[in-house]
Amino acid sequence: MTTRNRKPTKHQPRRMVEQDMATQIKTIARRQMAEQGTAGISLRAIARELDVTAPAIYNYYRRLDDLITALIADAFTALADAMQAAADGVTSKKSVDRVLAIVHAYRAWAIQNPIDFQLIYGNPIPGYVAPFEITAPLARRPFLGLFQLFLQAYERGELVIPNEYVNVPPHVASFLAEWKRANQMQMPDALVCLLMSGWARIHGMVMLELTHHATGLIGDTAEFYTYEMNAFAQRLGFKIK
Amino acid sequence: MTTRNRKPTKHQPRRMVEQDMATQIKTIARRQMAEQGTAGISLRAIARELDVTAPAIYNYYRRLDDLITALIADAFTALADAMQAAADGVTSKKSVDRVLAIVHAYRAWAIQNPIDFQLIYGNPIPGYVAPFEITAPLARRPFLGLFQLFLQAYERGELVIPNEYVNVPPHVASFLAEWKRANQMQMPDALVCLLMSGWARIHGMVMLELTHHATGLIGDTAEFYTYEMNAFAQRLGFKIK
DNA sequence: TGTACATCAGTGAACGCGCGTTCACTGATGTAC
DNA sequence: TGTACATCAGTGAACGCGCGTTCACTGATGTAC
Repeated sequence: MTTRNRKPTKHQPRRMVEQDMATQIKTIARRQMAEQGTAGISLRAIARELDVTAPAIYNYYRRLDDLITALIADAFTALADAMQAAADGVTSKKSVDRVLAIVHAYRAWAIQNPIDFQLIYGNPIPGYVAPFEITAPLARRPFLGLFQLFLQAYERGELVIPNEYVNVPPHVASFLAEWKRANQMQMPDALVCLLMSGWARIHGMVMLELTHHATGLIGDTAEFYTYEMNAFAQRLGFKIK
Repeated sequence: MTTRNRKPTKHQPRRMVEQDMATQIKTIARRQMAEQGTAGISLRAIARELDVTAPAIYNYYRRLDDLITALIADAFTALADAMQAAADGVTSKKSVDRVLAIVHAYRAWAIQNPIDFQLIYGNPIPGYVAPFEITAPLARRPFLGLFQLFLQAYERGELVIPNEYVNVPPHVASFLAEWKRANQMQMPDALVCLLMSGWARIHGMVMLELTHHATGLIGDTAEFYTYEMNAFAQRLGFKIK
């Protein structure tokens, strides 16, 4: 416990307070967005709830936009982590079990975190401009796992491309050709199309459920989602149960 | 042109000005939402642009919320009309042509009117509470046409329920049983499920396109949409071209 | 045709509110010797 | 251990702004006879 030994821990206690504070700010921001909508986020309201004056927030985020960016980054990361954890938690060797775990994790996360979901997939916040160099790579994360799963399942012969998807149209095909060249990857175009299609299907169901357009039509949205996902997986040639 | 004859036209010119004004207010509101987001709607900003003071707006809408409700009603109606018009414009006798016309009209309207689409299917506006007795029936309109088409095509044998959709799960089935009893309708449960599934598919694609999550994956979203819709129709047993 | 009256869209001031951001500052805490 | 100093989270006042809504009013227009 000499002076020298203390040096590396210089400011440590303060920094922990700072992290605490930065986290608290985000937590309160999230709660307030849940009440006021994503566009209702306000530094002053956050400060009020933290029992602190508004300028104090500037010690942790240089502008309101930086706070929003941090919230978006957290949301993409949390969604991706939830999906990955769901896949990793599957002990079965069959790809289909991992695929279904991932798509169910997507819905579950959206239902449990509707505001974060709106933040990343809903209306943009007026006046906020996303720094794409930061958000774009994060936006890709959630679906990388599913993409790899599709590839693996296809190679193993567990996934078969349905005949209605075989004829990939020309512009999409040439876009994918370019993309594959740039990323030095090989796979059937239709496989990427199936990923896009699958994403749209889960996204559409979740969106309609979150905006209360689904319940009136089919009643039990959770059960319907399972049914719909099973139908999708079955059509891809996966053997269910 | 006696005094008596003029009586029925009493105030007519004024009323026309009023209608003009109410329409102008909505038009400007829509344009401003396009620039500021749906949450950025503001009576004062609209008044400013109309070269009028803010209280003048109150002669046409009693509250800001009433204006928003009017915009939402217009949006649902316009979407439903666009879809119906697309179906009516098809001369072919085959149901599939009408189905494809409707689903393409959905996307086309959303792309051409992204703000109105956000207004009805995106994040709610902070503080605004929709009067459900007004909006709920309007929200159903867009898909009534497609529903009837599905029914008709099924009865004609043009639409066949794919085997992955045959086993409708229990809660959904009992919900639909109740719904059919209340509305005195008869149809296979799976047909309603296919409508829900189809809606989610087009909605998901359109949503991901509008939020710029689709282009990076498949390039040409319009072409992909056609491909995806054809795949869906084909899977329903419809003969394409 | 002329005159008194009614209508009512729009005004301008005011209400009380909230917002993001800047600035010079304070005062508790930790550091160095 | 004691003292002088540095750090820096948080303050409080101010800036200039915009908001929805109310109110008593004005003044152009149309109506009635």
